[in-house]
Amino acid sequence: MNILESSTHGGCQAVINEIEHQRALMMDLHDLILPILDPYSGQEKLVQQLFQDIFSCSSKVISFLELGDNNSGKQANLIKYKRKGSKNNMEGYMLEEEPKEVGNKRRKNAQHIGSVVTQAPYFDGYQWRKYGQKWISKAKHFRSYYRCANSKGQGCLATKTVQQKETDGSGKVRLFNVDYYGQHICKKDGIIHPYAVETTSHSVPIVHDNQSSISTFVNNDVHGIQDESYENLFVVPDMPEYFTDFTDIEMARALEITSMNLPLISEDIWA
DNA sequence: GAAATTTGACCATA
DNA sequence: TATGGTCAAATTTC
Repeated sequence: MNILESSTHGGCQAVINEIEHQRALMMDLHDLILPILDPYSGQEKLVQQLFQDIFSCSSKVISFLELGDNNSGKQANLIKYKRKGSKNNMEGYMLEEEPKEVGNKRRKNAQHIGSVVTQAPYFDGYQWRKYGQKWISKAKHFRSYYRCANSKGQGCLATKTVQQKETDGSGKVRLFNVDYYGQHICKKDGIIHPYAVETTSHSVPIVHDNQSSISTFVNNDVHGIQDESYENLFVVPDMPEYFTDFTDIEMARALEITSMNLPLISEDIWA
C-alpha cells in the first residue's frame, strides 16, 4: 500500500512512522557518505544539498499528513477519456485530475504523482516507452514523454516526463526533472530503483537545536508526494545531454558501467 | 521481422 | 490563439 492509499484509509500515523524511520536511515547514510567525499571536489556540497532536499520532501509529507488534507478523502473519479478525432480512440480509464494543479493544467488524463530531480539517468524500477518529445517554450531543452511499457499488456496508464533543468550557471551539473503521472497498476519486474538522487527543488534551511545537521531542514511549500525510497541513494557524475534520450534499459546499462567504475570514475566515460 | 524510437500533426486547454 | 500532451506513421535498431 502506498502513501496515498494509506492516507486515504486512515493510516496516516503508520505512514508518518515509516517516513520517520526513513529519515533515520537517511541520517545514517548521510553520516556514512559525507566522510568519504572530497570536500574540494564540490561533491560534498552537492550531496549535502541533496540530503537537505530529501529531508525537506519528507517533512512536507509529514506536515501534510499531520495537518490533514482536504483532498485526502476525495476519491479519484474514474472517467472515460476519449480522444476526439484520433484514428484509434483511447477507451482506457483515466484518473481525473483536480483542476487546481499548478503547472500541469493541460493534462487531464492522469494524476500528478510526484517529481524527481536527478543528475543521472534515473532507473526507477519500471520499464518505460518513449512516445513523444517536444521543445517547450521558454525552456532550453526538449521534454521527453514516456509511458509505462506495460500500457498495452496490462493497461497500465502511468506516464512520466523528463526534462533537463536550467543549470546553475556553472554548467558542471545538469539536473533533470522527472514528473510522474498516474499510478502503476502493472506488476513490477522486481528491479529496485537504486539510483535516486534528489527529490525536490526548493527548501529553506532552519536550524533546530537538538537535532543532527541532516534533520534541520524544513520545507516551506508542498510538492508532490514521493513514492520512492532512498535507501540506496547514489550520486553519479555529470552526464552528456544525450542521456535525456535514454530508455530505461539504456539507463540501466549506463548505470551498470558507472557502478563498476566508481569511485574512480572520470568524465571520459561519458564521452 | 518485431520492437522501439522519432517526429510531425492533431487535439485539448488556458 | 499559443502551448503542451498524445497519436500514429515513418524510421531505426536489434
